[in-house]
Amino acid sequence: MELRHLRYFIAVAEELNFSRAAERLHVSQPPLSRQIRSLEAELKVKLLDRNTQGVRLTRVGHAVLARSRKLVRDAESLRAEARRNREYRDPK
Amino acid sequence: MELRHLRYFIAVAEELNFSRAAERLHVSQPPLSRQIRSLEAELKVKLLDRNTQGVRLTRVGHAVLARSRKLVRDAESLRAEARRNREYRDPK
DNA sequence: CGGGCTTACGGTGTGCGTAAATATC
DNA sequence: GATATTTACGCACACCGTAAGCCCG
Repeated sequence: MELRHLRYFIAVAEELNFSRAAERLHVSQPPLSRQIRSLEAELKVKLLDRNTQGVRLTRVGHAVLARSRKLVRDAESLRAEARRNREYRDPK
Repeated sequence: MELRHLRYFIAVAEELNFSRAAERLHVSQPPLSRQIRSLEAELKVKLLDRNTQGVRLTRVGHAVLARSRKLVRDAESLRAEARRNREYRDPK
């Protein structure tokens, strides 16, 4: 599992539509679809219901979505803080 | 930035030695060294002091280490919870 | 010289894109 | 038949491992 999987999943969960999520991520649908499936496979959980006319989150999907958002936010925050401290290079 | 970068960094930070960290991760030193460098490049921060006789964390390195540990723990926790809820498949 | 990190250099796996297939309306 | 996701297929990039290079004791 990598952050990429979570970023992709969040996009689909928010758009509830693979096509729009793919646009937003600047990738095409097939890779997006595969990454979601691979995430579901690793977690051994179905995250989305691909029923007719649109996509819906499963119950577990909702829980994973919340945690994914937090993780990705925290990753952003890590990056931001690291860069913010750029000037504090060890004074040797 | 992916979780792999953080996992690698944590291993080096804990071992303070690329060789031992590589063993522990079941990869060889060169890939490990490159991933750390690429993380430093992305964050625009030096995380480690590779001075003679061993590796030391920079000040920023310590901060990033703490956040990395939390992130990786949270990722583990996400995976664990998802699997735990495996049985709660949507009752349709 | 010896231990340990980095650079060089190929090989391979994994993600990506285009195109075809499938499904539901 | 139109829209939307998935499968097929080939390619390219990025990670990996082996081997050579450096650096500091």
